[in-house]
Amino acid sequence: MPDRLTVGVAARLSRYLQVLTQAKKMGKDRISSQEISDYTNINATQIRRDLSAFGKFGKRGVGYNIDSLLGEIRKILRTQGQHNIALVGAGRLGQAIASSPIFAEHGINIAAVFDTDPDKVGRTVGNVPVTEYSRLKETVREKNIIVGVLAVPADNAQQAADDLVDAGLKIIFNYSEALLDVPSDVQVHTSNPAVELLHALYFHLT
Amino acid sequence: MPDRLTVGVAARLSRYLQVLTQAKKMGKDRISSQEISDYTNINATQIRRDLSAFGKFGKRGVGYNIDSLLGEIRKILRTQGQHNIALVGAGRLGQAIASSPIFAEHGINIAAVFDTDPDKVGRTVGNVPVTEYSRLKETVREKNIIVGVLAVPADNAQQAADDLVDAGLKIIFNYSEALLDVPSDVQVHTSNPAVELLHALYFHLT
DNA sequence: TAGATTGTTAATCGATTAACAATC
DNA sequence: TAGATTGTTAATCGATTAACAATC
Repeated sequence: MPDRLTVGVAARLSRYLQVLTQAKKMGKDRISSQEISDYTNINATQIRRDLSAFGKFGKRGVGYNIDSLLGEIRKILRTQGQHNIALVGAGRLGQAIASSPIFAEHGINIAAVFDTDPDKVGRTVGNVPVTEYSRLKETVREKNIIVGVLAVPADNAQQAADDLVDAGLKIIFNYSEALLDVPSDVQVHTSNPAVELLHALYFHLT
Repeated sequence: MPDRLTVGVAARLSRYLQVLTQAKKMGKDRISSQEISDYTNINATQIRRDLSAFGKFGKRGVGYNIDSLLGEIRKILRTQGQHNIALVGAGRLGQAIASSPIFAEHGINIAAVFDTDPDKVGRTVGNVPVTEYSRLKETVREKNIIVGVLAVPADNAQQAADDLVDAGLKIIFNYSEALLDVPSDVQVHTSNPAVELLHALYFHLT
């Protein structure tokens, strides 16, 4: 068992977790490496290899038990607890993110939603009341928030990122198209549907 | 110059395209491999290596001219033309996607938006009128649409995917958390903020 | 000229894949 | 037993990185 996962392994294990979670919701009890491969486009041998580095979780001729594999991967990724995140921006995108069950399914709790628009403050999005943006810093501390998700227009993204950094957050998810300048100890993950699309198109066109 | 790009190279070139597009919007003329690296977390040597496989686009001591590099990468990825995509689902997420400038910036045109809700049909989201879902197949043909984007609840995602496949589409972007079963010649790209978050958290917690 | 940054080489490491014995 | 699928080996390929001469 490796001491610390490589970036690639951690990324793949997270994807297995998502497939297992959904497969369980669909009522399945067990799954083969080939089935996981079909959903993730990760080679089946690679999947078995990734898993067998941590133990013998499968049964030959049968596959993997979904519940037990979920538990094992959560143990490896240490994501068994609850994690609090903050959402900045209660517009359409923010509302869509807050309403999605996908975070809750993985133990991620949207603990606060911020917006500068006074009309939105006090309303709830996805069961969370919108907090005045000016209270960001204190709320992040009070609620033990460790990740900030930016769902604001590109023009406001850098300012919001600066404020999240000022509040002490080290992980920012950026759903705007803006490029963000942050200190080197802060990780920015930018979600970019257009980029993925261009990349998919290349293989379609050639 | 390679005949056909590997998946990795095409993915990275798409990301450079995004950074260059945004840097240009910020008023920059030129950029160094180190700056691109800061925004993408892709190693600077790797970036220079990727680019130099296709020509000598940079100037030593200076960096890369953004306009000319944009043109070169578009040529390599063959994404200079306009591409039409269809959006299924005119709810909050669909509206957020349709309103984002990110697709237009890369020559991707949302040519049609579909929804089953009669109240939404005829309204516009992001300048595109919502079309009755039952007209999906004929519209896909008429408008020469090659990519389908699913912004529907998980419970409807498989049905919508089946209908997109039936209409002849070979690339589907899935913004729901559902797992989709499709024929093997259809590519599904699932966007998964929670998965990325779990993966980012691992490195934060260890 | 001095400083910066590219283009390129060489070495290493991780990902990918085929193949197959083990075994459920 | 027959069929299926894991766990593992071995070979190959691409990604990563450091280093540095070339040159703007």
